[in-house]
Amino acid sequence: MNLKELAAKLGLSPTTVSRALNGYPEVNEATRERVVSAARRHNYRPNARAIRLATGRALAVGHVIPLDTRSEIMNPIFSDFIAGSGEVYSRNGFDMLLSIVPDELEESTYRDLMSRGTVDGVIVHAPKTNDPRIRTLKDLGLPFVVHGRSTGADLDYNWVDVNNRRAFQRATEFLLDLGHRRIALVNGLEVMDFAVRRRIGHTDALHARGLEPELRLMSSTEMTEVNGWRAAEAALSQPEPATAFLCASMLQGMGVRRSIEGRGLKMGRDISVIIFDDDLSYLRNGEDVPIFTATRSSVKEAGKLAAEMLLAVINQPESPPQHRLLEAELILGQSTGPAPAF
Amino acid sequence: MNLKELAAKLGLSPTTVSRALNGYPEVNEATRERVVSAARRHNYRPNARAIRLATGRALAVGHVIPLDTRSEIMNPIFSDFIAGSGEVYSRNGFDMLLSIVPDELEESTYRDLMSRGTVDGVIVHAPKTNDPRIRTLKDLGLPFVVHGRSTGADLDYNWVDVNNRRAFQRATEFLLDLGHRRIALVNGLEVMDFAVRRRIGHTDALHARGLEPELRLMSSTEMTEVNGWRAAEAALSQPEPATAFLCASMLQGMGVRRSIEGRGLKMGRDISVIIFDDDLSYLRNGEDVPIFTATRSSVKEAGKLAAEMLLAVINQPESPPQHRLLEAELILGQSTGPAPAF
DNA sequence: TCATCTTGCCAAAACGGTTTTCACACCGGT
DNA sequence: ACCGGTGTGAAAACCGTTTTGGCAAGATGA
Repeated sequence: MNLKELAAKLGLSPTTVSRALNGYPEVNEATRERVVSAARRHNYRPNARAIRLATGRALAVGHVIPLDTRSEIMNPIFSDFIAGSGEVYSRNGFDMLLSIVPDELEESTYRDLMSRGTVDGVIVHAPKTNDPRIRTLKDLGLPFVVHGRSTGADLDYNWVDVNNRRAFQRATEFLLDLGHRRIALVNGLEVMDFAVRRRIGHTDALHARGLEPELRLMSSTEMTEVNGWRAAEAALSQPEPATAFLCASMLQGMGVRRSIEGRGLKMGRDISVIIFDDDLSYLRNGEDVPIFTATRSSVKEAGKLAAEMLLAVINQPESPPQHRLLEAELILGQSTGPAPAF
Repeated sequence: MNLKELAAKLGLSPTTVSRALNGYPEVNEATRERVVSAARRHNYRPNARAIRLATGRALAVGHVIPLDTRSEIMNPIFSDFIAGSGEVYSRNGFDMLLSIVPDELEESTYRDLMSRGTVDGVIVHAPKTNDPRIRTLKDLGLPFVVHGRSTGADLDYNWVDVNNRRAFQRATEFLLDLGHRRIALVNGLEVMDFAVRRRIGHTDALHARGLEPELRLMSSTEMTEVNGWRAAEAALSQPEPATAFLCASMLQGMGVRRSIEGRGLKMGRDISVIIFDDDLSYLRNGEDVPIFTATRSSVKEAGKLAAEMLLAVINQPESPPQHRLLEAELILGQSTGPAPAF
């Protein structure tokens, strides 16, 4: 059943039917009723392809997920992020398009999405420092929102981000207050912008107390359990081993815990651990009582906010760049305690 | 730059240009060259919206992810699955559309996708026993492939699945051979079809050795770390505690390990653990040496196969239903050993 | 009373491609 | 000279909407 057929059945022109259904004022209220009920009765759904062509809008937004071809690691936060944003899209009648592309094809993917008109805007995931995508997208004129920020980009752009620097600064201060002096940083890959910010927050806190960050206690890897374990093994087998760990993710934290317990030590008593908790739906940090002390910020919420921002930008392309900085909360779990006396 | 403009620039009709670019035979090879190079030079990309309308194809497939509104848990395997399928789509010029919808809206989502013509087919995720979606999709005539199977559906349909029954049967046999007699099953939610099959595999293996499955050692929950820990706590604090665990996922296995180590026991020596390993990119089971003994089957590979099957079905709608049953491999890790002597 | 607005509707033209139909030139064979 | 096939390209129809530009009838105002 298409518009023309429906119009014929009603003895009206397609124009009037279209207007009636889309709430235009120039149609008699009685007629509108008649049209709406007939549409419902015949189960009429306007063809999305035709609408898109006629209106020149894609009614869709793209999420381009870069896939590092070497590591092949999907960012595990990604599914929660789109769970948050997907809801916003469907509420607004937008489709969510996903492209998983190898790193090096990402720019051409944007160009393609733009010139073929498949999307009205995109979300940029996992920005690196000095990320070239921002420039590209600005030049293309494709509306976009970055999840995170990119240090070094001298342009202004839309973003939603967590205050990563502050979160790690606070976490470090917390450990220092507990008496820890040898704090290992188990960071994410520091090509990623968020990881750099986290390291800065950490070292800032150390400096503020007159301490020098120790390179031997810092690692920067992909945020997996195994890498967390490795980092902990390294930091714990030194002559002056770490007494506390600051981890960029729950998975790394779990790896650190494995290392601690594998040595017959007890997390929270012998060694303290703080993680950054993205509040992933399938990786909850305990239920009633948190397992890990953590700086927490929901990535699903970030997805929701980013999607809302993007839709706003699409509707108001000339509006000035928008920013949203979320603060992570510091929640107390069982994984931290006073530094053991020597 | 659109087709008409390009044609004008070349002094040709839009028809000829279209044909030249789409490889139709009735155009002079010299003309084609001229057209193709001009298209490249002017960076011409056909408008996807127009193509879709003209051809009546959506050039897109949908992945509808049901979101249980109570638990709000995203299935963690999902991101790897689409990493696999996404690659296939983009290689074939298809878009991947994601809808995250509350359980109860799922059917209407399919109806909508179909009647508005936004997709040419869909992948059905996380089938339950007797899943009503299969009937719905058959009736709608929308091509689909199920990731998994649905016991009880008397219709034939396209699916890609792992031999879950066999995997758990083999794992159980392996533990029995090691001398274990009290094996705890830490299963997924048994509304899910795959979980039922796994339980059957497990109990089949027990029966074959003349053993009765013990309900007190079986749990069926969402596959999270915390739930794994809980199940282990329960199974280990019984008067006759379990000596081995069979877990439906890596995360549950990690929870079980936490419980074991929290009791000062050692996994692999005191208590054996086997997991089902989906080979998730961000949850690798160790690197060189697997941490867990596991039945492994790559969910990313399954995504790839499902996508290929779906595209085939879309191109050949009248073909008979296709099936693909993958076998999980049993890999030996450090988490299993002979049952401790009493 | 006549010009001017509203109101409610319609026909036709977009949107940007594909596909079908048709015209024409050229060629070889009779 | 006629005919049929073939290679090449143009013109027109079509996909299913929205949008633009009328237009008749009735209401309003001077």
